Amino acid sequence: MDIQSVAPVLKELGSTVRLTIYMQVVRAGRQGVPVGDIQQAISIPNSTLSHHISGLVKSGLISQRREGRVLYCVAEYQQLDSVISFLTENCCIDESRYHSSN
Amino acid sequence: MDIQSVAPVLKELGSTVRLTIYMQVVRAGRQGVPVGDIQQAISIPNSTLSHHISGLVKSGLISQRREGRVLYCVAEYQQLDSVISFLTENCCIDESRYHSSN
DNA sequence: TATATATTTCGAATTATATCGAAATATAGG
DNA sequence: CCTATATTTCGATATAATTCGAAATATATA
Repeated sequence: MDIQSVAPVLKELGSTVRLTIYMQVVRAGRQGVPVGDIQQAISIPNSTLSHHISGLVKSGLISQRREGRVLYCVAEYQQLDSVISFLTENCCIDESRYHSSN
Repeated sequence: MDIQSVAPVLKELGSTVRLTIYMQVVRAGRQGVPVGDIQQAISIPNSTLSHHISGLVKSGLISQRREGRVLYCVAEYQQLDSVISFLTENCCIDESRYHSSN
């Protein structure tokens, strides 16, 4: 991953509404959680919720699976994993250099 | 950290410009990097750069230290650390549950 | 096919971000 | 005190994000 691909993912998570949604999806595990359940949990209008969810899907953080009338949101864990790896590899302090030199 | 404090930090990093700035500051280590050096590296107008930097400061990701006419930007590593910890603790899969049940 | 449920798309209004030139502030050195 | 350097603040514009009601789509079931 590079800056160009990491930043949009961070931006998606940089909203309390979407971070809340994402966490609920993660907690649901591999079976996912229906859009309707999310709507009940955070009580915002369907259209607003749908907009946020499509952003999460577009960023690769979650995917969707339809079962009849119900759309399940499923966490794509490796996407956040990749972002976290990028951050730890590129944005974390080099402890040895930090504590020794100067 | 909770959702309300983590989201704004993620939002700050969710811009390619600011993520680039932040990475340069991190690379500079404990001495930090002058605003002017960042400006030379990414060549955007002073006023635009200043706006982005103040966002990073406000979010706690960096701090500033003045030496004469030069303002150094210094990474506040523990802020990103806290965010990463929050994400790994709250947004990562419970592997045991994922692989076993069902 | 008619009706109910689940969710998205559309369209429009509001709010927030990003951007930049110009003017202002702060500091240093002559 | 004057000039140069470093950086911010101001003010205005452009672009993007958020929000929501209403209409549309998709699926299920009677």
